[in-house]
Amino acid sequence: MDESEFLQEYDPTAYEPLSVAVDLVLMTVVDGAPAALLVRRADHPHLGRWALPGGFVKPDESLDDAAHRVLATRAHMQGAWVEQLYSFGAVDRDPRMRIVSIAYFALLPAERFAAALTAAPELMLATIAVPWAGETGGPVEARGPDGAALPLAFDHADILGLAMLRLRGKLDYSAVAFALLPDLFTLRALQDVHEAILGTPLNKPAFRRRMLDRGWLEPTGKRETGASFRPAELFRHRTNV
Amino acid sequence: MDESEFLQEYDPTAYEPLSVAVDLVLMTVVDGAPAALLVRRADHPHLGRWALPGGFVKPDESLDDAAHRVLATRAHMQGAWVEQLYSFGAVDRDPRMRIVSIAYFALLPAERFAAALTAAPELMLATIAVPWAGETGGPVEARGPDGAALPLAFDHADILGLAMLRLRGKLDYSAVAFALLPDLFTLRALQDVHEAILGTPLNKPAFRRRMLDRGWLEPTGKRETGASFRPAELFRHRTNV
DNA sequence: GCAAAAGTGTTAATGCTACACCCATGT
DNA sequence: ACATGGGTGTAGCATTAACACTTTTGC
Repeated sequence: MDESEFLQEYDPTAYEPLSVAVDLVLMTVVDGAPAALLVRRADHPHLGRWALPGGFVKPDESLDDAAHRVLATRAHMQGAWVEQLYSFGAVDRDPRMRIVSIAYFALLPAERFAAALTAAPELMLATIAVPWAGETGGPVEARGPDGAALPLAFDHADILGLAMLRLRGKLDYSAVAFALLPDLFTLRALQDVHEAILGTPLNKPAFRRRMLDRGWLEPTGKRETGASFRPAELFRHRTNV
Repeated sequence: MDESEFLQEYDPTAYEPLSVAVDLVLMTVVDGAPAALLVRRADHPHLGRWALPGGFVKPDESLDDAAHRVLATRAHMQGAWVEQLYSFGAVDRDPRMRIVSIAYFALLPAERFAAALTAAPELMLATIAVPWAGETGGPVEARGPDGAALPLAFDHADILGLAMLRLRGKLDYSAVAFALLPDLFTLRALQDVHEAILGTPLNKPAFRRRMLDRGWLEPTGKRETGASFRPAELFRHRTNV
């Protein structure tokens, strides 16, 4: 029996299939605090609770494709930095049936959320409160604009917590911070993003020099407008390194 | 309709399910080089090629449970450091059908492979050759004991490559190196593991002090035996920090 | 005593922190 | 002129890299 004969006789149903979904941790930084996009559940289970935008993976699309589809159709956004985070597969994580969920995070600057939030009333941009420090990790809390805690659906508090931990870890050596900023940004804005994600204040001159020495920033010569004080220089992220 | 009524009427087949598997990158360090356990495929597709030990996830077991089951039944080992690596979900990664694979890595000291290798003739401990440097990543090559390149099945060269990249990244700030060593080990053995994974020589006094200052090592007062020169002190990994 | 590898001390370089200060802009 | 935040210089501290050196064992 050669390979093509084998494939013709092969019976895929011999192995019990599972449902596979992707969940998107779509994050940004607003007013010095990390935030994530949540969807109010309109159905059972966990009706009324807040969930990450997600969807089932179709047989003819890759995991990455599914993540981008969810970004476009559920979150009404595009052009995000998308990166796989972790896969969650506890047997009872969904009461309906067995679902394995591949969590992705997607990063965008805060301005990009405005259109989606007005277009889709079930969406909300929730502030993320991190109750742990350092490397420990664990679930986080989501808060509405009034500061009230939002009840989260399924294991999504854990997924959000892992996303925050990973974001903190990658901040120093990867370009994730730039995905949370517009094309042109000031060093102060970059520092604000770092401080929001790390949850600690940073020393201004040290941060400045570290960023400039790294060679990832391209000075544009342009300056910000509208400030009632000395306008800061605008930088761009240099992608070709 | 309340939640329990909803769940009774819910039809899981409304969403097309996929096959979900785990693949294990079971690694160690032998003679100063990284190595991984491979299985010679006895069936189509990719008959005769070398694959990572893997298996389908059952409906009543978590992803982590499946990884441990594969470790015991396919690799004939146990007690490894097991950690999720990444999920691979390209549509055509398996010619039989759509399979989403959750890759795990599992780490064990080299001595622990001997029994499994004699018990299961389809297994082989292959040396991993890393053709890239630094942060770039990419597929790696597997070589048999004679140095000949082994043809790898599916996308397993990519999975192995990602495992090497992740291992390099985690070496400095996590305890993965100790998972590759027996309970008692010398500082030289620890340095050999680091050098094998990083692929670069390290400065001896600097490495020594860095490790000791970190506080993760517990001196035992015992010394290695059988050396024809000054015996080195044996250390233990301190787990309670 | 000799070879081989363990283990230590000293110095130089580097990077980071903290603080003080100057600069440019709008009101 | 002044308030405000942008931007820079310098000194001190801690961490790391490099080299030379001493110590301990088996043969």
